[in-house]
Amino acid sequence: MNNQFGNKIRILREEHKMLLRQLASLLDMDTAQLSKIERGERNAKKETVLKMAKILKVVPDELVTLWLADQIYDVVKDENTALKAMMVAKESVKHSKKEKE
Amino acid sequence: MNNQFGNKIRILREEHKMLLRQLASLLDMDTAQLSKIERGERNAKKETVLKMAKILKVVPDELVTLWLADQIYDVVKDENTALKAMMVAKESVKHSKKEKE
DNA sequence: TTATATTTGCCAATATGTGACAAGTCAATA
DNA sequence: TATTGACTTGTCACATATTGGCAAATATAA
Repeated sequence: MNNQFGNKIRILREEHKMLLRQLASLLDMDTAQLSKIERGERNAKKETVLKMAKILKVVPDELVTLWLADQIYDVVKDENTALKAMMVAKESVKHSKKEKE
Repeated sequence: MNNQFGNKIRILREEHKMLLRQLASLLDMDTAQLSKIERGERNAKKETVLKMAKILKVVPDELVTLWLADQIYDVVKDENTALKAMMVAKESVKHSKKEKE
């Protein structure tokens, strides 16, 4: 499993009965690019993710989460210490959060 | 917190009473590069990580885990959905593992 | 077929990462 | 305070990766 972000975008786009070209136009991007993003062949910019959330009427965090998850998955996918590494990284995130408060 | 990998390498190197230049030589790399890797200014290649494990007599997984964790942290560090995204990615990893079996 | 939607392949432009080296700081000590 | 040795910093050319854009290929439907 992979490309949770692209899959979600495609589903949302279809729910809104939009064509690739229509969504692409609103996002001010090439239709082909968007096609690639939906199929996970290319990565969207964060800015694009936020625009998508607005257009497709979902809370930004929902999309950002999937978009980030895909990137994490990409980093660890071929590693057999993937789960351990994620636990270690999780602790780092928790600690850095504490420092901010 | 960050750069767990580099910190570990530095500690191991010092435990082995090696100079940067000595370890760098065994790794066949520039002393300055290694310095940057230890301080987290540059990323080591996986190949280098494995060589380090051999030289510093630790199991490769130990270093690979920290090295990966740093990379994950880099991806998520500025995102407030970091923890959620990691949970989502974790599920993907678990599922892809199952498929292999 | 024809029309429309999507995908694919390619390329030039841009951005990012890497290796190598020289010069810099810093600490110890003669 | 000069010298030495360890480490750090800055820079630059080069390689590698990513991106945007277009055109052609491939569906899909009428």
